[in-house]
Amino acid sequence: MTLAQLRYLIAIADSGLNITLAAERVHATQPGLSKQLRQLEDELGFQLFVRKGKSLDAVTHAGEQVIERARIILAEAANIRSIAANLRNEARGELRIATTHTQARFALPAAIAALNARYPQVSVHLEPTRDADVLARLEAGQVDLAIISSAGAAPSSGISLPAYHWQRVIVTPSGHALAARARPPSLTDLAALPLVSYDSSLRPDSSLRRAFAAVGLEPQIAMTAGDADLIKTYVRAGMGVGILAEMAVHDGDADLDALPADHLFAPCTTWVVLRRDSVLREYTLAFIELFAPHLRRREVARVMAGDPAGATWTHVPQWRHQRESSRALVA
Amino acid sequence: MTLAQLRYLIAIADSGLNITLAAERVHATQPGLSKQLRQLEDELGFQLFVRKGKSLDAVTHAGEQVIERARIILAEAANIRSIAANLRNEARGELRIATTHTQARFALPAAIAALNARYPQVSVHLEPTRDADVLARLEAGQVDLAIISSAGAAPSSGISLPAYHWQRVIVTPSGHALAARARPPSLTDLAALPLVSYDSSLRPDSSLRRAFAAVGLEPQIAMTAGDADLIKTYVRAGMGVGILAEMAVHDGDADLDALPADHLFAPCTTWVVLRRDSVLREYTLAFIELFAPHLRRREVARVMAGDPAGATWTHVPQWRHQRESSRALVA
DNA sequence: CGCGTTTACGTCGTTCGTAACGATA
DNA sequence: TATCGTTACGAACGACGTAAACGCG
Repeated sequence: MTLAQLRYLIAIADSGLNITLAAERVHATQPGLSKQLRQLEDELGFQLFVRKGKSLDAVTHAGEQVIERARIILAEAANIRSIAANLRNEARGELRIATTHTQARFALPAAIAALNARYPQVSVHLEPTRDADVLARLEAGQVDLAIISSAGAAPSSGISLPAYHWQRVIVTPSGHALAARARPPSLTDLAALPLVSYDSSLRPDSSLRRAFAAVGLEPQIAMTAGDADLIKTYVRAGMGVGILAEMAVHDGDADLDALPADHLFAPCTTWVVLRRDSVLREYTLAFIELFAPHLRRREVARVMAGDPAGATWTHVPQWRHQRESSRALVA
Repeated sequence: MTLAQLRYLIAIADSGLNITLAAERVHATQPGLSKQLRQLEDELGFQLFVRKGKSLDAVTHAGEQVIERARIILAEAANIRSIAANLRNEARGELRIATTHTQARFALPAAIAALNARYPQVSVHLEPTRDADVLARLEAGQVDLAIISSAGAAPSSGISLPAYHWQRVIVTPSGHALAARARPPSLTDLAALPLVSYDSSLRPDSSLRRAFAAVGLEPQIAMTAGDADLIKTYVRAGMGVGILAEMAVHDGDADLDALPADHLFAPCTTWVVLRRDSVLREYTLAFIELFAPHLRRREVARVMAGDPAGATWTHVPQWRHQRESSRALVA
C-alpha cells in the first residue's frame, strides 16, 4: 500500500469508475493506474471494485470502507503539506470552492478579486455544484471549502461559519400590478400568481413551501431554475413572479421591480463550511476574511484548532452591509 | 512523502529520538531511516527535529503537528489492513494491550488463555505501562486496546466499555487484631494504622485519599508499590495494613486475612478503552467478549461503527460473577 | 470500429543494505 | 573509546510510459 495507490483509488472512485479519466486527472497513464489498482487489490486480498467484463462496474462493500479510510489518509497528507507550505510562507497554491450559482455569481466575485490581488499566485477553482452535492464534495476532500445557504440552522457536517444573513425578494416585470399597490404583497396575493423560483423550492420541505403551508396555502410554481439569471429572464418574459435571493438583484435590473419579502419568508444565512480537522492554507483564511470580514483569521484558526467553545460569531452582518465593508477591503 | 517515511518518523519519535533504536524496531537499517528522514524534511522544507551536533535533540513545533497527522495516517492505513485481514478471515496477527499490573496479573490471564486457545496464531503483547501513560499509548497507536480502572466516570479519551465493577479489600497478616474484631473496620480504625497501597494513592485526588478526606481524616501511607504482589509481600512482612483491589487476593493467600472494604471506599470500574475510528480485528472483538462476556461483539462493533446511542451496558457484572462466566467460556 | 482495459516490455529512478567515515560525550 | 549519525557505493527492485492486443457495445 502506497500513498500513490490510494490517490489513484480515490481518483478512480471520483471519476465514475473510469480509469482513463482518472489517469488524466492525476497526470499519469491509464495502464499505470490499472496496474497499481490491481497491486493494491492483490495486497489487500480482495476486490475493491466489481468487474463486468473488463470494465469497473461498481464499488465493493469493502471497497467503500477502504475508500473512506483512504480519503482520510490523503486529507491528512494534504494537511501535512499545508503545514509545510504555510511555514515557508508559500504564496502559491490553489483554492477549490464548492458553491451554488447564486453565491458564485453575486456574492463571491468581490472576495475572489480581492484574493487574487493579494495572492496572484493562487488559482481559484469555483466548482459548480448542485445544492445537494456541495457538502458531499467537501466531505470527500474534493474542495477546500464550501459556501452554502440555509433558511435555518447551520449544516450538520463540517465546521460552519456564518458569513451573512439575507432575505428573499419578489421580482416582477417593471410596472406589474403587484408593485403598483400601496401595501406590500401578502402570501395570499402570491399564491394567486404563477411563481418562478429556484429548483430547490420544489422540495416539499423547502422554506418557500413551508412559508405557504404555515398559513394553509399552496404556491403555484410555474417553473424553476438553478440559476438566478434564468429566473430573471423568465420573469421578464412574463412567465410569472420571481422569488429569489436579494443578492441576485442589482443595478442592472432596471427593467424589473424588486419588492422586499422579509415579512413573508424566513431570513436565510450563507455559511462558509470547512472540513473538520483540515489545515487551512494562509490564503484560505485570508479569503474567508475578505468574504466575511467578521470571520477574522485568528478566530477561525482557533475554531479549526479544535477550541470547542470558539468564537460564537454574534454579529453576523446583513447582506448589504457586508458588501460595503468587503468593497472597502478591495480598495 | 511516503508511508514508509511517515512510519520511520513515528518510530523515531517513539524511540526517544534515537534513530538506531527506531531502525531496529521497524526492522530496517539506521542509514536508511536517517536518509529517509532527511528526504522528508527536504520535501517539506523545514526541520522536523532540532539537531544538536549530529544527534536529534528535540521535536520542532511544526514537527509535533506533522507527527500528530502522521499518526492518523498510519492508524488509518492499519485500519485498511484490518478490514482486509478480517475479510479473508485471517486468524493470524497480534494484539497489543496496554494495562496496569493488577489487570495483567489477576484479571487478564483467563481471557488471554481463552483467546490463545481459539486463535493460536495471534500473539498477544501485554505492554507494561504506568497508570498515567496507558491512555497516551492508546492514543499514539502503540497498542490496540487499553484496560484501565477508575473510581468514577469513564476515561475521557477514546471509547470506553465497562468490563466489571470491583471493590477494595483490606489485607492483614492472618490473625491481625483488625480481623479479630466483631464489627467491620471503620475509616477511623484505618487512619490509626500504617497503610500499604498502590503508588497511585499518593496522588492528592486519589479515591483512597478522598475517602479519608471526606470524613476529615488523613491516612498514614507507610509505603506504596505499583504492584499488588509487592504490596502483599510487605503486608506479610508487617509493614502495615494493605488496601488493594479484590482481584489481587486469591486462594493462594491463606496466610493473609482479607476484609471487604466496600462500606469504606467508592466502587471501581475496569474499562476496556478503544481508539476512536479504529477498525478492530475479529479476534480483538473475541478477546473483549472473552474478557467481559456482556460486551458482545455485535454491540461493540456497532458502537465502533459510530452508532451514537450504541449500547448503554446497563448490566455490568461485579468482579466475582465475571470470573465464573469467563471460566465457563474457557471450558 | 471506437472506447476502455489489460498485457508486455524496456528504461529509469529510488530504495535499501553494506561498509567506511565523522563527530560527540 | 564507545555510541550514534552521515556519507558513499553497488545491487535489486519497482514504478512508469510506450506500444500492442483484447473485449465489448
